[in-house]
Amino acid sequence: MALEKLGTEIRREQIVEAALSLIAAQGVRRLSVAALARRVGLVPSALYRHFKSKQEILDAAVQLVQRRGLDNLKEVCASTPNALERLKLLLMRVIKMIRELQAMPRIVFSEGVSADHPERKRQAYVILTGFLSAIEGIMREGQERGEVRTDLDAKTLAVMFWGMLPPVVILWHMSDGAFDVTRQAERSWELFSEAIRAR
Amino acid sequence: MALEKLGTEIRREQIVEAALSLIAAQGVRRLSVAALARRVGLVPSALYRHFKSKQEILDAAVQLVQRRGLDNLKEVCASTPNALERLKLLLMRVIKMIRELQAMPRIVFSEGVSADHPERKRQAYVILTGFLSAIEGIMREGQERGEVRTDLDAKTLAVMFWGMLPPVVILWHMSDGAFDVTRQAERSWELFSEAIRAR
DNA sequence: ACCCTATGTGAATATCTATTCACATTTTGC
DNA sequence: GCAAAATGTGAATAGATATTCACATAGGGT
Repeated sequence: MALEKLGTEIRREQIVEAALSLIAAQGVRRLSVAALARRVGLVPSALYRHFKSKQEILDAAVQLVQRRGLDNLKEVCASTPNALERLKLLLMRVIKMIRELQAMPRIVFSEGVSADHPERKRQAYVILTGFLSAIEGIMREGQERGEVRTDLDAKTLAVMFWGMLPPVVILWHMSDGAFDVTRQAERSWELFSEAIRAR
Repeated sequence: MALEKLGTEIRREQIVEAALSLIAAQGVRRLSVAALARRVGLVPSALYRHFKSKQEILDAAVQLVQRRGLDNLKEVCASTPNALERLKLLLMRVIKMIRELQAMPRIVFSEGVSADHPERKRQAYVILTGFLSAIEGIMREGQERGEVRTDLDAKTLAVMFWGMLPPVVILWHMSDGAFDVTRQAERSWELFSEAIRAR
């Protein structure tokens, strides 16, 4: 018996937060409606009052993570016009986010969320390429402003910038948080920024 | 009814190859004993004559992938003493492997295989860090031979080298093979090698 | 206060999956 | 050739999971 009845807005939030929390602890694969309900303090069937299906819950969790990612991007671009500064800030923001919102890496890398359904996969691809386009935009601006080398392909650079994250994320997870993501990110950034800085 | 009875060695091979094939097509999560059996041309219960459990089949598949990865590493180190040459060869080898053995990226990134079981996760970590150590070793040799800058941390470089792969892999998968992994890998390598080459 | 809607419950259901088990058949070794 | 072992089958089982459904209750609006 739930302690009280709550409106659907509040419950939906609780459910999504519970999902993120459980995903962080156990991964997407082991996320069950039963565990979710327990976490929120309801019975499993109650969740269907607020979401049509388990997949809808997952979708909502993905969107939340995505929104936070985009927020980071916006804040970073608003804080400085310098391309390299932006990129560094963004990198550090994302690293921070990985540490705090631990479900994020699991969601991003999980095939349970997107990769086994054509439409969702396409959507995820659109989101990812959108992110890469934004990075690419920063690179181009940097090139126009004389901050970034112009003899390098901005798109390639965007992908490489992104490439600083997965190894860090994976090692962090596999080592149960023992791997020093911040240091690795900083060092990677140093080398990368030195390599792409205009001369 | 199977066309013929085959010894366990042959069947085991067939089953593991079937696993890799299905994982490539559908991912680890959707790999079922029933689909595996169908693929091999047996009934599901027959698989238990050759493997104790589904997890054992998965473990065997992981080991196969791993072995091929190590083979690549050995061959590369045997083919040239030059560190940067080795690394480039290795990168291209892995890219080739990704294209041919499509199950590999799915296995590597899947939490269905390792991340939700402490012992397996640790094992995967040991394997991964072993791979990174080998790369690190190549970097150090390169530094000793005057091929690679000595002012950079070999460990960091190893992780960054590895970082060239995941974005490529992910984009390749999400775009259903449309993303040009080879070109991205080559460009990444050019920038990376230029950045770390001794001056 | 009353009625309707929103929310929660508990039981049932359907589906899927991995695995066991008893029987059948083929293969191997003596 | 015979017996034992290896391999394959089909039915059954157990477990887990997502979801539906009918009933109950709380909350909000009139």
